[in-house]
Amino acid sequence: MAPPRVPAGDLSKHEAAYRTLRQRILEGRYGPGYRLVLSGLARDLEVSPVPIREAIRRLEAEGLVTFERNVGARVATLTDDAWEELVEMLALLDGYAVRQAQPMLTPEILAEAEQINAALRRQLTGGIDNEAVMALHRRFHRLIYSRAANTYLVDALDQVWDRIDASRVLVSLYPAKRLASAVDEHDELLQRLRQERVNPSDLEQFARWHNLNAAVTIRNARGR
Amino acid sequence: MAPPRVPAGDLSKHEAAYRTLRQRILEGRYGPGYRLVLSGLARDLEVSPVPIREAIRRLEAEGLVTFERNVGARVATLTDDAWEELVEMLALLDGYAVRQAQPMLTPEILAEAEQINAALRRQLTGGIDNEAVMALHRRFHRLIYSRAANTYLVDALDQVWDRIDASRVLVSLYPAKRLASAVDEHDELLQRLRQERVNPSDLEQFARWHNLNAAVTIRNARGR
DNA sequence: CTCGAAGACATCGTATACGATCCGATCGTA
DNA sequence: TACGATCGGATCGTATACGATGTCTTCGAG
Repeated sequence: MAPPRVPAGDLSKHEAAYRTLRQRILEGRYGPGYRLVLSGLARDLEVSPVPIREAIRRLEAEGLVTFERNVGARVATLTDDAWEELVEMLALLDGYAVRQAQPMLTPEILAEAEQINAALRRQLTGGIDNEAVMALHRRFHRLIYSRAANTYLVDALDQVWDRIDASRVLVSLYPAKRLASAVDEHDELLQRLRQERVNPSDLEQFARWHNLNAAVTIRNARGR
Repeated sequence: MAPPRVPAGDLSKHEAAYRTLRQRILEGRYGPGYRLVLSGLARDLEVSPVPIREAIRRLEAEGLVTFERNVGARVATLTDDAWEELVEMLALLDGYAVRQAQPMLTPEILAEAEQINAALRRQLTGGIDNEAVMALHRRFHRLIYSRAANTYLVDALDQVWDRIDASRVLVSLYPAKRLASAVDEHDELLQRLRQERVNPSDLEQFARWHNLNAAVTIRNARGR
């Protein structure tokens, strides 16, 4: 009997490096601007610099890392304007995804979404843990948009969320007041999603508007 | 006096390889499924396999190339469904981009767009050169959407168009009847864009609808 | 003290080498 | 003939080596 083609944990080294680096960036261990020195990472991950370079190239193509010739790689840093543009993309994509996902949503999914939103609401009374809020918020949205049929759309949304996570902006800037509104808007979204005969275009517009609200709030929080 | 930092034509080898390969894919010299053998390309481009690998990784991250471990790289092939999903993305992104670009469009830009559309219309009477039609069609749309303020949006549109070009689907399947409709729709789009007080939401919907028409037509041309 | 040049160091960029893996052809056996 | 094992070539995956480039520090002149 032949052994399994890929014994589960056996990834190529560049693939493993890619996943490790990506994870470290997303969880904030490597924050924006952090310098990714090839030889250092190679030592750290116990591989040669070659697969590290490949991993970095992929991260670069995904926008999580910037690279300067003969200088090196850094975790991407977003200007305020760039951050707003990304959120605008999120709003555009998520709006359409919600519209497309709506017929696919089962009562179970909606119930789970309600659970997540309830956990978010609990953060309002207890102290707010921004990391937890961001994770819950992302989970809430992904639960819905991931049901959209268009796989490119879902992938694009995942990627945009990754970049927003990597920027660490929301983690530091999400104000309690916005969270309160967001939780209410989530409830309204769920309510609309439960209706059979909801107007798809209205639904898309509402979801888009909800996402854009975050951008507006952060812009104000930054003081214009 | 120090020499210029980057003497114009002096790209790193992986960058040069990336551009060369990308171009060859987009112009159809390497069609869908074409096998990209690292050592062969290295010989061809007169570099070592290492920078070729980096170039391929970037192309892979952009979706132009698929890669299989220990097997190698191929130019990406789109299933019919995947192709339709990509066009749907195009419609979503382009619709919003047109809406955002509208206030930035000068009479000069609109005149140029009209020129391009006139060239498209000429293809209807003379024999149709599909390569030329595709290039003109893309130029027409890019002229408009590239004025959108959101750079991520513009980049995403460029990328989706690249993938569609690389798939060579439109080149072989664009029927004359659809071209006639498309040219008319372009005219209507330009007419709407010229109005100062056009409703942004209507504009977006119209542009989205126009792009989706292509998908519907091709689906029918393929015989469901 | 300030400025600029020169050198040392850190790091990147690519070539080369070689082991690992896969695929297809060959050969033997039922 | 049909099937499966074995072998060989093609190709990938990664380590190592070293030259090229950029950056920082030091040192000397003004």
